[in-house]
Amino acid sequence: MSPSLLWFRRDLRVADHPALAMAAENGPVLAVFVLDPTLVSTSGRPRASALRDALLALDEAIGHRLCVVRGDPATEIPRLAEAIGAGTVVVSADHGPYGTRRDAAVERTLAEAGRGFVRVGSPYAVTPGRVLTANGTPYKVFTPFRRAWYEHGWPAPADTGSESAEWLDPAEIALPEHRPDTDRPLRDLLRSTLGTGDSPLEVCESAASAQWADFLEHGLPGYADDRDRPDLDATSRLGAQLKFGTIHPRTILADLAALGPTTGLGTGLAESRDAFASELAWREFYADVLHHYPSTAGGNVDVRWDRFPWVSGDHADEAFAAWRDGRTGYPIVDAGMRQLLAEGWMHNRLRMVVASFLTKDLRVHWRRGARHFMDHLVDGDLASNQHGWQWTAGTGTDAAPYFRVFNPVTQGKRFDPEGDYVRRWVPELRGIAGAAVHTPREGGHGDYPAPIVDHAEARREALALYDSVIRGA
DNA sequence: TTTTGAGTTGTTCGA
DNA sequence: GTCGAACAACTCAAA
Repeated sequence: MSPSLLWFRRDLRVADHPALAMAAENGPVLAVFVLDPTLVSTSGRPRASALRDALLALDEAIGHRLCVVRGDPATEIPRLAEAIGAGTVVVSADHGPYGTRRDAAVERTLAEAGRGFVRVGSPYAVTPGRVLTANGTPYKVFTPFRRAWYEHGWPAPADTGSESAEWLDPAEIALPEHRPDTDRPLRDLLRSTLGTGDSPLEVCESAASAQWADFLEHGLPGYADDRDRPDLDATSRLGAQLKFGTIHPRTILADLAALGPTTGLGTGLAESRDAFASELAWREFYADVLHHYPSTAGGNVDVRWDRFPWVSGDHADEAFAAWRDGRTGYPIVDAGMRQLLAEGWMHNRLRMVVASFLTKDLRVHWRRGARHFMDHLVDGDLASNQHGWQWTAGTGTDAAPYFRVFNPVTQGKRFDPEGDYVRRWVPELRGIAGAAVHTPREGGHGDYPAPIVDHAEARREALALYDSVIRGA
């Protein structure tokens, strides 16, 4: 049997891996990861560090047989395939705009040499493009998508393709006879390409499994009640693991289903299970939207917004810098932005609050905020990030009603009721007890910077401008 | 084809 | 302090 080449991308695990199973079934396998300069340069330090560690862990998990090369995949993959005489290159499908183009180019080059390119599985429970309305058109509204997505269903982890799909023993994967030598130790290559900094989160298959098991036992029961509370540790933080594929959403959904029928669960747990599954559905929805409309990675879903008067010039630069550095004068916004810079992560509630503030209060283009998030989030995912921003900005799927403008003070008081979260990230406010921390100047703490905009006034202006966009004025 | 129901995550105002 | 109504009109999805 001729060897095949397994090209890892966003599927850095061994368990429940249909592409790996298929490759291994057909003979010797060379496992490859390509450090693509185009992707590395847009990754941001936290994700680069996480990728480095995930690759080291994957290499160890497959008996130090991972072949990592640096370069353009359109050159490197065909070159390696030729070096080992691979008949086929196997991948988990990628549906992003860049990945789709890249894979098409690789597939063409391979075909010219008579080699196959096979896509098996994807990083989603339901492959983007599979869930369609009765008319055969993509969904543009989340709720109907979620219903159809549930009804579509997904394979259980155990039947993802073949007998050997589950818990494949990496030691049993044969290597091709002429395995290309890598020119230097993997750790050095990864550190020189992806940096030496600490990753904000341990991203690898074993950490992902442990993290999910821990959340399932301890976090899920309170999820419905506490998930919006940034002062508590009430979310799963699995985003980064899903982004790199160190755990597959199918695995998570199977464990949720295994909790049993809703009637057997307490109402709290049943509600929490639905809420958590919904978050996965959002991830799949946005991947589906991006798959169907690749231009929305940078352009407005609702093109009427193309004429919205975002601010520009020095004024925009100053407003953006104040937002980015966490000195807007609104404690909950400043706390969130500082957490992002310090931790490479921000609570989802605050992602909405700060995104609303940048786009509605400061009227800076959502794309600029989205870029900043991608530069700093360890879990930064193009589809979820760009569409989450568009949702908040009002330019996206199911455009926000014009009246939905987050009030940063109200949001702070509601979701950080004791003020603990603000004090954790804004040390200069630690002298203020309780929820008063959300309105420092009311308590005579005049040393905290004044709000850079008056929210009530900014809200009125944003609503008026929204009106002009919708009416085409 | 037409009709109908609904749309993650909010805020403000007035009773 | 709490609660319900108002905030518009449109698009989407399904019957």
